Amino acid sequence: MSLTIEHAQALSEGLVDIGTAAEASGVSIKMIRHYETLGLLGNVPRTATNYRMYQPQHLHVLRFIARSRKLGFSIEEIRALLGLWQDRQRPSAAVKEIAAAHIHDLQARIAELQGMVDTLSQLTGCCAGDSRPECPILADLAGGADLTGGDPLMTACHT
Amino acid sequence: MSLTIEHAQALSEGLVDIGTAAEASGVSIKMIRHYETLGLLGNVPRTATNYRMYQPQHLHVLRFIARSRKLGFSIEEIRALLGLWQDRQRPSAAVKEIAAAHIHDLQARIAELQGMVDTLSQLTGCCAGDSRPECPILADLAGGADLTGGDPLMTACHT
DNA sequence: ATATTGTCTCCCATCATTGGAAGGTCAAGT
DNA sequence: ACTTGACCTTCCAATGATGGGAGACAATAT
Repeated sequence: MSLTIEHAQALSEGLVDIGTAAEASGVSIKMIRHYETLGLLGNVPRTATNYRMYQPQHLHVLRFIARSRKLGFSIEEIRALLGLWQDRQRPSAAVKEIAAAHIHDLQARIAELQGMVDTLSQLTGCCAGDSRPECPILADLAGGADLTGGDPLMTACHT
Repeated sequence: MSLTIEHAQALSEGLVDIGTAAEASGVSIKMIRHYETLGLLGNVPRTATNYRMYQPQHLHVLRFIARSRKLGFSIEEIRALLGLWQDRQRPSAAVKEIAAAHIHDLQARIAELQGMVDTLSQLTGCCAGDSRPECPILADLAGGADLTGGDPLMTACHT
């Protein structure tokens, strides 16, 4: 394909080095190299002196990764999405399926966290939060294994 | 305090081995040993043959940890809560402060995840999800740079 | 006596990201 | 020529909680 070229020549041809790529994509230099080792960037050209030189296409991939990470996709999901992105024949259903599964995961995590918030909110609502030692929060944590029947909090808290 | 004893003798004195402790507390054997190395269990007695033997007090702590973990507290938060739990003079305000800070963290994480869900839901709502290649999800991830040469107008979705 | 659990310690893997250090090479400005 | 800064590689570490496995020893049941 393309032979190795010199640094200045590559710059004049629109390629950028890793520092510029990091700045342009919002991905740190460390992570750019990391993603390359994960095979997400394909072949990255090098100069004769072994400098990585990035084409606009690589910057697009880096921005794609950054955006996907912000949406919580895992690396393996991103790998799949990148494959679909670069496949002009892909059915949009394949992409939608990944996204739907991810939404499902996210909602499960939200529900789990929300359950924690609900329980803790009840407990803190029942805790005087003063200098006295009585504390329904600790009472709940200490009695956690005995929560077989009812919530001891509800019997102890009459707010 | 107590010298090392034999296994059978310890059992007859009400101490239990790690397997029984795991079953009784809901904490895995692996994690029981891990929590011990983190200093959350204090001194755990050993038999002459180096078996860990747990007293009822240790089981209480393990249940406390298990319950706290279910509520999303970190190990360091649990360490603090355990300290307060075992301090009869603690002010409940100290406990409530930890719980309130934790609720704040949980809500921040929920908001972050919910933002992802909102964005992704909008995108999947715009995605036909059929055999055609046009996909607003990929178009968004690509940030308007579509390697497939697709029509940028396909990103438009007016739901 | 033996077979089967149970337990011991120690090491490694996850997941994504970041950091540092060591030991070089290279590009650009003075 | 020289300095400075950017880049190269490889290795190691840590996050946080959890799990898996190896190899050795102990307890129990047959």
